[in-house]
Amino acid sequence: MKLSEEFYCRDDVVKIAKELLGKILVTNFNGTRTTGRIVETEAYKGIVDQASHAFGGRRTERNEPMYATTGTAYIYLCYGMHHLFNVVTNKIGIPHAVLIRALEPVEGIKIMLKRRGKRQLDHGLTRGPGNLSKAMGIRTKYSGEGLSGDQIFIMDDGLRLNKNQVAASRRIGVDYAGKDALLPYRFYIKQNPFVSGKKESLKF
DNA sequence: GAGTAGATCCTCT
DNA sequence: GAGGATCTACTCA
Repeated sequence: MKLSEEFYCRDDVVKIAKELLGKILVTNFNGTRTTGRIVETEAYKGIVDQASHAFGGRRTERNEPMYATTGTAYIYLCYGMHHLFNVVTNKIGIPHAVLIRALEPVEGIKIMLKRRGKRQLDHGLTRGPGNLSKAMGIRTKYSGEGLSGDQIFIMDDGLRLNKNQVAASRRIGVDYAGKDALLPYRFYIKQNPFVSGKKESLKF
């Protein structure tokens, strides 16, 4: 079943990021359906988080979806070529977001391979935020879409992870964020080959 | 295996 | 006009 508004509309974005692990991300564009299990996320804690686009209450046309209602997609282009997919959480006006960093492909693998220009399934297909967006067909034009619609949404298929299957570390690629770059806001499923980054992990 | 550079373009200053 | 929540390929060891 689809995740409810109550799931997204909570104060603790870090907890939501952790709970999104193991859920199924579904995209359904032009009747083409692809799905994947979320294996890596990062939390971005709104205006108090230097790594967030909304740090200090920054509000522009680009990050406007972050201030939108809970359960909205925030997608933007990074480094001129990568589309990054975020889930907006909490109430209207509070720009919390969870970045989906990696998926394990489930349905529509052939379509994902075609979108990526690959012939064979390998671990690089949906590993890393830029790659997964491309494989799922996610583009900036979908930024601001609600996750209660039919085009993009997240499902719970009943899978439950043990605590010892989940690891935390500092976030990737946010060295510019000062001490906030050190926060253990990245979560991933241990030993999953689709998780991006290096082997290093940080203990709580 | 580890480190580095280049790709590439929208957004904000 | 500069730089960015990245990825890949290539170098060197």
